[in-house]
Parts: sequence; structure tokens; C-alpha cells
Amino acid sequence: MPELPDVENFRRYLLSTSMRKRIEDVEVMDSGMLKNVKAGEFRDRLLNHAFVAGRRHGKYLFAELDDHDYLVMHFGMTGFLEYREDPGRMDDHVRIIIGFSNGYHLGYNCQRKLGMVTVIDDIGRFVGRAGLGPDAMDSSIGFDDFREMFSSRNGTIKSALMNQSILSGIGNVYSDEIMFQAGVHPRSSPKNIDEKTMRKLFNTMRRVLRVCIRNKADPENMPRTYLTKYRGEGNNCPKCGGGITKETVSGRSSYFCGKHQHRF
DNA sequence: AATATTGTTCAGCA
DNA sequence: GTGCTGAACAATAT
Repeated sequence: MPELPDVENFRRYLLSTSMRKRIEDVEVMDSGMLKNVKAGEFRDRLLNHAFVAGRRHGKYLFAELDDHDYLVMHFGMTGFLEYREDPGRMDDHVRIIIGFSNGYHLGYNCQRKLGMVTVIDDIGRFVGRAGLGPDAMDSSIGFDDFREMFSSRNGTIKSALMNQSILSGIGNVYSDEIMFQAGVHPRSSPKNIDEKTMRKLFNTMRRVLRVCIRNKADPENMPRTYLTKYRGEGNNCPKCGGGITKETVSGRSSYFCGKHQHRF
């Protein structure tokens, strides 16, 4: 479930492990993970270069190379990064291994193969072509922008929050957490949510993402009052003691508290 | 053995 | 074209 907070932690992991080391080997075990680039070209554009920075937009991670190309990674539902000395000890589902001059290796792991990897030379153009809205943590997005983006939407507030072309980075798990903390029912219609509640939703979105990044996006480390710890039917709401309900909302299983999450 | 899971893409529809 | 819904995709656990 790598969403914004998870990918932000991958970015920090990348920065703390893989900067400024010459890439001397690129092994693509599954070329099906590559999008819009053949394995040969992919290798050529990485070999003998080094990563110099890491950026993120929504759920996409960009590892900047010293010639200003970018390695792009999306993690699907089950992807993660792994930095090890011995590539033979990588997880079973490692799909691409990048070997550095210090003898260490960075593995792109993707069990269910729903992620993708490519190389680009312009992040803005990539984001535009992918149809992504601004990053959900973009500090230049204020409440007025948020209200404008959301309040005229049809469908449910949950599907709007998960819509990457409006704001990018929020998926199933964190949309549930944001609505849980803001006291908004996932089936609420954005058009019916009053100004005060929209403001609460906006502030809560920022706070939840920030807190989850700080807690390494690990459910075990989340605060006591976070839903993420109690995703499961029949559990009690850590805020009000109500029952946690599971329903399919906009095609995803959604967990929420029917007692304190108001339906607008 | 059938079902649920997760994010993105794409077909279909208004 | 726009906005939305829901199926499909891969691989696994239950």
C-alpha cells in the first residue's frame, strides 16, 4: 500500500543509502516492470552515473542522476526498496538490482508487479502526461485551492480524495484515516460538506500525512487514536468506542466508524 | 477452491 | 472532451 507517506520514506531511504556512488551494474530480472523503455536503454542511461538527489510527486519516486536524467519508480501495492551488500539475500520478489561502486546494491522489489520503473529527463512533463494533480503535501496549495478542487465534485468524498488527478498521493488506507480523523463518512457527497468541515478535512489531511511520514508509515507506530491500527471489522473505534464498519466505497474496502463519522 | 487485497488504466456511459 | 464507475491486471494469503 505505498501511498504518499510510504513513498516519502522510500525517498529518505534512497537519500541515506544510495547517493553519489557510481552505478556499475544494472540487472533487470523482469523487463515487464519497465515502462516506455527497453532494458538495454534503461541500463545504458544508468550505468556509470550516480544518484545525486531524490524527489517525490504523489506516489512516484524520482531518483535524480548526475546528468539530470531521473530513474522513476512507482510501487503499486506491494513495492519497496532494499539496500544490501549481498544481492543474493534480496527478497524473493526483487525485480531490478542496481549495483554501486562500494559493493552495495539497491533492489526494487515488487511482489505483485503492479508498479513500474522508467527513465525520464523532465519531471514536470512526466507529471503532466500522467495527469497528476499537485502533490497532497505541496505547501503552495491552500484551503481556497482545496475547496475549489473538491467541493464541486460528484461521487463520494472518498473517491475524490483518492483521485490522483485532483491531488496526488492519497490512496485507500490514508483516505480512510483522513476521513476518520476529520469525522466525515466516506460516502459523503463533497457538494454537501459545509465550509467548516471542508476546512477541517483540509487541515486533517495535512496533519495525518505529516504524522504518518514521521512515524515511518508503520501502522504499529501510529498514535493510539489512529484507525490504521484498527483496520478490521468488529474492532472498536479508538475515539468513541463505536463499531468499525467495513463497506465497499468507490470500489475499495473502506473502514470507518459509523458513530462519529457524519454523512453529509 | 473461491475470495480479498492493493493502485492504475481503460472501457463504457451520461 | 469531461467526469465518474467498475472491471481487469498480478500474485499471494486465507
